[in-house]
Amino acid sequence: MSSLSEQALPLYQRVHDAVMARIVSGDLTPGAMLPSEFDLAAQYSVSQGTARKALNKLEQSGLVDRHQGKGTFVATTTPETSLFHFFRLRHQDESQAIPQPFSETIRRRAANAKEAQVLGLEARGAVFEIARVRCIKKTKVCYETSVLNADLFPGLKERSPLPNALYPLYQRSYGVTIVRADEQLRAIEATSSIANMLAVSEGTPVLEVERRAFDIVGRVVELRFSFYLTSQLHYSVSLR
Amino acid sequence: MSSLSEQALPLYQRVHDAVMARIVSGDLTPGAMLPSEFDLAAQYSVSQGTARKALNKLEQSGLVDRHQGKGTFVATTTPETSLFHFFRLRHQDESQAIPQPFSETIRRRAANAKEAQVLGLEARGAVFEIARVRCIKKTKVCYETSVLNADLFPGLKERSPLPNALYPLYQRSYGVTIVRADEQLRAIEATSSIANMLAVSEGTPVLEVERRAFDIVGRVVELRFSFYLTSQLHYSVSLR
DNA sequence: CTGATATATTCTTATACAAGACCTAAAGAA
DNA sequence: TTCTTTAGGTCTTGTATAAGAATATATCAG
Repeated sequence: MSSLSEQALPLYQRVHDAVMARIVSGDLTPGAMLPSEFDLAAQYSVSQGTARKALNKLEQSGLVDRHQGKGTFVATTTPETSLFHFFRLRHQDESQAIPQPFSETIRRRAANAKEAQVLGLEARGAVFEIARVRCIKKTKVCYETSVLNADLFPGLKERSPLPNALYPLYQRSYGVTIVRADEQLRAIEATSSIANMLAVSEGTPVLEVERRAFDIVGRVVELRFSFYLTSQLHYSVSLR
Repeated sequence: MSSLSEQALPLYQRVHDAVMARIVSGDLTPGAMLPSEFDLAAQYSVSQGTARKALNKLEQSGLVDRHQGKGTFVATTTPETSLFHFFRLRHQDESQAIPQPFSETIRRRAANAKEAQVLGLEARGAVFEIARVRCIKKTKVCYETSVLNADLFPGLKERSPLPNALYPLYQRSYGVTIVRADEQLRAIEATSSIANMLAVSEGTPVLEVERRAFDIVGRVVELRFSFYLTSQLHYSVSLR
């Protein structure tokens, strides 16, 4: 019997919060099976239907996957899912464009004012900066820098070269699951440094994407700037 | 007692489908109150809990709004909601940027091959093309063209000048509710015609947004091209 | 190896009661 | 009288529970 002390909230909400806390704390890791509806009901002294409602709510928020006859499992954001969700680059036929790593540098440094504010760090807190140039069919199409709270990703620098998709790495190796990303998009002229990186002439139109990536508890864990060449590709989003 | 003939489907699913059909057909219009859980249960000879599950499912898909003590209502996509959802232009402080109409032309013409394919028309079917230039604080920031199936929007040309937000017009005057939009974004150089429209020099970087807008039954109802100047503004999206 | 069977899981349906919103009419004050 | 307040009733959705059906998987006999 666990603590469900918070009064005034509906029972199913308290069970929901309790289970969510276990997931967030890392007690239940991605892929792990949750207690069955009946077990959960017994643990928290509620009916199976109430436990069920709590689990349904977790499923709706995407935190768990449920399968009749099998059980309920902490959601594993598979590489595929993650790619499809946060890799928005597409070919003209809408098939997914997956840029391959070309160069990569990882630095540990102090956060600037904006980074500290966005990532919720104290002024000049330690961050990792990942800078990468990426290619499609030998052509450079993307330059991007990701800035992370260094405390959340110990030893990141030693893992170089990093995998193509970073979010599965965040999840598997650091227990940080990205569930949402807010982005600001602009069309800008390539600065001299960006033009150099991408081997185009200065002033070429470039799609700039400024991204804040959120984990399940709503923290911003990554601030990323991407610069795409979109003559053969486009950035695809869906509003609903 | 209505027809719930489709066998093999769960009861709540059949009720859900039946109510959805009434909404899609226009029998229940936005803002209208649905039968109560008990009435619905009686109509379809199921329990209140089953009718409830059907209504909950409709609520989850955003088709209806529910309020304890008041009732269930067909969702009204208010101008505000619509603006916040499909108007993605923001100022640097993330406050919403609402461009004001500057010029507008509406033409009725034959669809080109791409438009016919995207909108599901026969070759050279009739479409309306709405072309608009829009301003923020006297500065032109946006040129956009919307192409619509002319059959779905009779008399549209006579409604000029159109309101700033088109989707509420589609809904209120034509019963077409936009629920989703897929977009392709690119950074391009302003062509001479676009440069002229926006009063910038040819070659200026412009954010091109190609949008397909879907209604509740999944038809593409609008094909829109927008061209934004993003030196002072940005396009904001959220992936989740 | 195959097929029946047992078991554990989620899913469906139903019922009862609680809580919120709203209307109406009675009671009271100006 | 006229207006305001309040209490009650009624209609609505929300919460909690229970029992049986459907589905997946392991077990075991043949």
